[in-house]
Amino acid sequence: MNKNKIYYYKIALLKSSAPNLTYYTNQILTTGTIIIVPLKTTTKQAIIISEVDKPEFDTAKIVSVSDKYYTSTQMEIAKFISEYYFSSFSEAISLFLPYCRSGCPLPDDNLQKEVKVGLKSPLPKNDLHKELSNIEDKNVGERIPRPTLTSSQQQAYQSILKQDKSLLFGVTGSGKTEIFISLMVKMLEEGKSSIFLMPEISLTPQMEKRLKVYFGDRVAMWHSKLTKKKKESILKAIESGEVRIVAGARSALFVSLENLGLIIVDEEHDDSYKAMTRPRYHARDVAVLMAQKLGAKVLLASATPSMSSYYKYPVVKLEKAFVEVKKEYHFISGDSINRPILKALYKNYTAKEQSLLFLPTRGNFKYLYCESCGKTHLCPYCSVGMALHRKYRHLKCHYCNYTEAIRDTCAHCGYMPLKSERMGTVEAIEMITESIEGIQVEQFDRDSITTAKKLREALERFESGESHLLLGTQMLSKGHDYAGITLSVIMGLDFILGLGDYRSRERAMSLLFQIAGRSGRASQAAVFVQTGDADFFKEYLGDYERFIKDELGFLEMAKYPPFSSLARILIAHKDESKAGKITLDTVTKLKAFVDIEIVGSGKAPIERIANKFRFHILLKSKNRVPLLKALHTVDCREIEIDFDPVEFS
DNA sequence: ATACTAATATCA
DNA sequence: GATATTAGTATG
Repeated sequence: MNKNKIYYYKIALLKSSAPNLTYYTNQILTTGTIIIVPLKTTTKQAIIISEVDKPEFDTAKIVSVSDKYYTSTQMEIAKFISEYYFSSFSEAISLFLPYCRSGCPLPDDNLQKEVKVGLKSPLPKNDLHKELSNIEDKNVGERIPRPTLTSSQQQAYQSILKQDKSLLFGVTGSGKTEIFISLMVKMLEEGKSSIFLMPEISLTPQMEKRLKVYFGDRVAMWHSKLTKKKKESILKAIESGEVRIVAGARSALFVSLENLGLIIVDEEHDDSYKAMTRPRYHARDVAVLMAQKLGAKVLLASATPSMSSYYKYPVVKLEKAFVEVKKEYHFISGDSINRPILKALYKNYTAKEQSLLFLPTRGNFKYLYCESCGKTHLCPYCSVGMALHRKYRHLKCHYCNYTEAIRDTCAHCGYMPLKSERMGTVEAIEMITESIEGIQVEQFDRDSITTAKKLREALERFESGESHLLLGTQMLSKGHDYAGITLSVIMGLDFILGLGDYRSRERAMSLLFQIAGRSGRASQAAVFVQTGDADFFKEYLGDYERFIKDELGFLEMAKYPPFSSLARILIAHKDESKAGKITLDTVTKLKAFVDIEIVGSGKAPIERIANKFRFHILLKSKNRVPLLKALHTVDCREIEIDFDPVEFS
């Protein structure tokens, strides 16, 4: 090799939003290799993208080359994420950051390419495989108790094995977990690893226990609250091949496991799979893509599948293993903790039974809705709920800025509409403890359950019977099994319906099914549903699939996803007029694209966050390509693009 | 007029 | 992301 030859490489900085830069070195480097480069006065980690010709400008020399690298598949996925979710390549590849492999830069998928080039690996693939099979020899014999499956579970298991992608549709208690475990056991037997995603790993100690029973040290739980040291030890165990299954939240998807055979996305309908910061990727959708690229199987699962997954993937239905006790549903009106709720809670408390109360997190904005029929007052041009601005005494559509005076009667039934009072968990607990003497309430929300320890303590108090009522927000709907609960109270569904975006019905209905499912094991259970639109919910009780079918019909008619592509642009600026101007300019620019539809634009429902005024633009197109193309032309500096948005506030 | 702070641009 | 640069603001 000519020592004096200089090579130029285009690189992407890690943990940075900077564009790709060019550096030189006298070594031949492969794509994906992690290097250290000087930047301004410091040095940074970066990744080799490609070799380039000598550029016009002066370049700096690469400081050092590490033995860490990203595989070409990881780079491909990062490229997709950066283009589809509008982030820099740097930000996208950084998702993989703590998990990048070390050792020879010879990923499986690069093998042929690199052998052709003539690079020799310090660790031949054969040795690696030998090493892996040694580990299997050691462990497989000792454990792989395997769950016994009922005939319907067995049937579902077989169908999932037959296809690359499946959606497992089964209610709480139908035995989805046994199927997951059986599949992961099968993968281990074939020498393959698995990733198991849950919406919030820190909230599911039950799942951890069950996985440990079957997999012991071969499964690692991964979530953002792990300490740095713990993370490092897990990564080491992954690298050594000891850990073959990683169970975790969104970020666990970016763990680099050798020979990945299966990705499971449990509770796939859950919106927390969508990242709220850049890159704003959807872990479920990226999981499907990743599995496809790696030739792995992907399994989505839920008791309340999302409309899009039901529409897109083959559905495997799992009937409940035991006969479900009929739940007694009571529909009550109102929008606060009123007499019927207190009465039901009191009755259950004095009967020495345990209850659950769900309260949605209410935003800083209110919508006008009718207490009598539960309908939200909609914008005549956008089919979205119009927000109430009490200060200005008017109603406003957040998509198109249409404004009108506050109405004093409901447009649907003529009833006098009511404005909702703000109600949070703390206020609710105060009210209940004042009214029911001796009742111990467990606050179950983000504010009080901040650590795994606090969660455990709260659950222990509840399980021991020390506390009588679990009161909280969304957290209650996620994956827990509360065996003793005989009364569930669900409030605020009207608020969720009233958000008025295209998915509010889906969210409200799945929430009702999820919360009601928490009391599934009880011998007898009552569910109190507070809504002004009881007819809507009544129609689908006990049959979520029928709801999906009807809702898909509606979405097809209204041309919303999965029958179109949707994107949202968010503009935030401390100067309100500047924010408005950027919004207008962007809309004007986008109007030139005839194959996309501007659904609406204007102030965001939450007008101001962190002293910045917020505007948004909602865009739609029949296929995703024209929308992506159009959005790639807009200047990304002062705006944020959210593709496939799930949040509209 | 000067000294500080906050927003902004750029990095090879 | 960190930093050099510029714009913006307070201070005497």
